[in-house]
Amino acid sequence: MSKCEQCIVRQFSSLKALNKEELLKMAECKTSYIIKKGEPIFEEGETTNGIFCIKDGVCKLTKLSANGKDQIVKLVKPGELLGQRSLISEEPTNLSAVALEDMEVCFIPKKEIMEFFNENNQFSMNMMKSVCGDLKDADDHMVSLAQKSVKERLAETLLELEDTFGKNDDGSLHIQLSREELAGMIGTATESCIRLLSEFNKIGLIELIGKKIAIIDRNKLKRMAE
Amino acid sequence: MSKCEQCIVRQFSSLKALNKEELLKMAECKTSYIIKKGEPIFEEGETTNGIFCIKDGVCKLTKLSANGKDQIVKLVKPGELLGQRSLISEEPTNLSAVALEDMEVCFIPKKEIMEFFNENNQFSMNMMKSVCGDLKDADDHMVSLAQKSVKERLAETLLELEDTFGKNDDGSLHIQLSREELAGMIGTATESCIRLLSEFNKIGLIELIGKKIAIIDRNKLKRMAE
DNA sequence: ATTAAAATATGATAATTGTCATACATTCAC
DNA sequence: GTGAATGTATGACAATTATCATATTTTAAT
Repeated sequence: MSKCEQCIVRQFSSLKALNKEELLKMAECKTSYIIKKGEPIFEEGETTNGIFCIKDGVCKLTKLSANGKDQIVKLVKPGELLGQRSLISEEPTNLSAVALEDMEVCFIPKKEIMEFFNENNQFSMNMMKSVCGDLKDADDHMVSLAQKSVKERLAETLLELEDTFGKNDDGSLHIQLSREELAGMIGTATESCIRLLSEFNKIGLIELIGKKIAIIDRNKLKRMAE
Repeated sequence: MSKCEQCIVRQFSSLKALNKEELLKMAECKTSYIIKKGEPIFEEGETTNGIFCIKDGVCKLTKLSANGKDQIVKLVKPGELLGQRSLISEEPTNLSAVALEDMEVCFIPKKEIMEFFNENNQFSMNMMKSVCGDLKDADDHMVSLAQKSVKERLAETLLELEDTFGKNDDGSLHIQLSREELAGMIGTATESCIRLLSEFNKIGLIELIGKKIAIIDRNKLKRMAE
């Protein structure tokens, strides 16, 4: 059983408040999983009874809308936690989590998390800050969806993706999303997304390298995002 | 100075976890305000250094978008708290709060709130649950904005407004929003909102009584919202 | 390697939504 | 009470976006 104490990613989440003793307790109760690209970690409506800590790989949080399309609400990366919202609310999850890459995650049962809440005030504060950060992001995202055009949202999203996940040697976005997934992030039809990517390509804002996307003119793209 | 102990609305918020002693402390440090309809409680970018408890009246939380329109992110009613997000994140507010009706609010300084966090675990848990509830609502709202048509969103919003704020004797929605504000909730142009209201009126879903709106056919409206 | 399936791309067209103009009604200040 | 300002309403039109059809390319399975 690997030791949480030596796990680097915990430094990036609320878990960084845990002391040696608590980390030992966590190491004993946790379960590690390998999730293959495309597989779910949990699905909308499930009761998870614990939280997941992402050690490696990125996943998408999606919600199925009435028209059958998956809306991507957030991308989650190594160091972040998953499932806090429903654990704290004591409700089934309102979102599905699906791996965009091969992933390594650890599951920590609800019982231990609740004990940390009760005994470690800094942990509680960290968790609260993290949820508040998500809420701020969600509010910003809402305004963008409500008030910006699809073109503006695409430009904005491409910039965010580069900022958050970086780029490969050839300049293309490191995070690999299908056109359908990208459309699901900006809230539009897949064809509209593809069409706008073509347009951005033609006017030299981006370059399409196969399915990959490279940002060429960051400043123009920024102006386009308003 | 009025006693928080006897204040009914605190029962509806995280504050219900506070004990007698803490309520006395709060009563001593709090400031009460009367806010007139249309006046702000705080504005985007301000640092509030505390939270507000709404005793009476409803307010809107808005965010100004790049195109100059105000997007309404949430309506907040008596019993709810205001400003927790930015207090916990230790950031300026990302939203403005403006009174939709004459309001009575109490301001509780950051210092005392932080002491409650440190000494009262149930209070922390309540606050966390409340923020998590907001996050779930925001996610739902996001999906609705991204995937539903303006018509569907209008239908959905009218139903929510009746459910949350009730109706007057004449059947009209109790909460008074201008067409511009309603448009700001569903994320559309004021004219589009007005046009759809007219259409809903013509086909007997709603009735327009001056500026007020009464829901006539709840079931059809529900089907329209999908 | 060959074929089927899935993803990407593009055109044509329709539906939705925004913008601008204008009219009418209501509210408010004086 | 009168006029200005604001809010509501509607038409005309343009822009945006979705949908359906159909290539083309890429990926996966056998």
